[in-house]
Amino acid sequence: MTPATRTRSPRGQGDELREEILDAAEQLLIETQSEEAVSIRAVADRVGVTPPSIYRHFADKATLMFSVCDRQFHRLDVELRRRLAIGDDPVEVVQACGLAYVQFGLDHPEAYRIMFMGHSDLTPDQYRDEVLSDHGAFAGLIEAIDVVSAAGRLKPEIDVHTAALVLWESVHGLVSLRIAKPNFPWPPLADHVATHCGLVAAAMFEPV
Amino acid sequence: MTPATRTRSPRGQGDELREEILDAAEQLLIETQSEEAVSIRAVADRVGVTPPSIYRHFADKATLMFSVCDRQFHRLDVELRRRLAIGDDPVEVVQACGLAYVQFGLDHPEAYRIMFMGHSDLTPDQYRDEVLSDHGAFAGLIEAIDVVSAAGRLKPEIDVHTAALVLWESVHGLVSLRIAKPNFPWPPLADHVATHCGLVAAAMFEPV
DNA sequence: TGTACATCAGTGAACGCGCGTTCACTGATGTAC
DNA sequence: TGTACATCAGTGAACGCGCGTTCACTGATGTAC
Repeated sequence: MTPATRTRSPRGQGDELREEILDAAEQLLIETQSEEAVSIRAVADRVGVTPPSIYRHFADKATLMFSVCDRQFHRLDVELRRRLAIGDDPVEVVQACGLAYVQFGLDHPEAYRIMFMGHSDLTPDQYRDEVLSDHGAFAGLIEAIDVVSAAGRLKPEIDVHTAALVLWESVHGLVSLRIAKPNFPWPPLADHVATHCGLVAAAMFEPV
Repeated sequence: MTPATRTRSPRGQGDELREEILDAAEQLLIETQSEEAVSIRAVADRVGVTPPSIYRHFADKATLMFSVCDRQFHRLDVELRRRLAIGDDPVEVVQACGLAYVQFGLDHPEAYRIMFMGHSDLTPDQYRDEVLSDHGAFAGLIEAIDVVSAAGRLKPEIDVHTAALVLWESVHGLVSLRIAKPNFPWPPLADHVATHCGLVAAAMFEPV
């Protein structure tokens, strides 16, 4: 939308521009694959607005960036919960979640970088590390393992929290390395995830 | 060393300054915990020299940064090979290597970030992703698994390369998340690594 | 032994850049009387 | 119904910043004759 066609929002509806800003920033992030390329100016340009008007909707750049990622991660959350609901073999559910998680990371590498590979001290307060354990994708993971546990398929010597942690770390390792080192000779994605998750699952879940 | 006390290197010995630059950059990286804080100017200041003189020794900033990291990773390589040489129970050796790797990452978080968590397209040619598979820490890891395999302790359905990949990804996940999310409620380090590696090892190694 | 010279490590000054953010403002909108 | 007014979304211009890098140079060192 160009400056000419943009109409200024009436009083109560500043949220419209807010959404457009989020859309533009997300688009730029996807196009450029670079957090640094998504400057306040670039976003403003894309929306068809001047830079200062961004500040009416976001406190600062970090808040904007995290809001963009937050929105994307909500979509991951939805994806994961869809897979949880299938509820076939719980171990297969975990595998399916692992694949969805990896796929999400590779589809949104910059968002994934910002959320899980960036500097913690640049994170706005509402996205502090501590919050991770209670909300979002990690909470979904705990639920998934809970289901496995309830079905009596978690090895008795392993508690749910530990299992969730190991799974998260392990899958995060896979996806973050594939993001950071795209030219490394990786196996084909599906094989890679299946082997990786299969191995880890074998260590903590009981076979049927 | 201040500009006043620095004496200019005689003809053949430009390497002296080169080392000082590497030292200063490494120091700054450790002190500031921030790659961005290590600017060419900051390094030059620390050494007691003007910015342009850095360029007599390093092609550009990226090359300087990777040279710093390279030096640090050689030390990790040494550490890992020391543990390989112990050669007790090969599974224990792998665990010891895992711990050393994690410890290294936490001790040199910025170097670890640059080498394994940064943008691949900012990497100078001599550190391309492809090279990783043949050299350095990953090669050491393959050797460690080779020893396990030679001792007949690798599960028959798992090949050495796959095992190395899963282990690397998995341990990288642990260390990179602890670097990126220092305020997450992590378990104590030693427990964390032992549990994590124990689980993964259980999946791919035969018990005694 | 003395002098002219080539070498080259390091300098000083500047280049052009794009960034996040602030500030006083404008002017269309909706409201109160 | 008409007018004066308050609101507040968005503007224009500028702030100060530090960055990587380039360029023509200086001047101490070692060498050749």
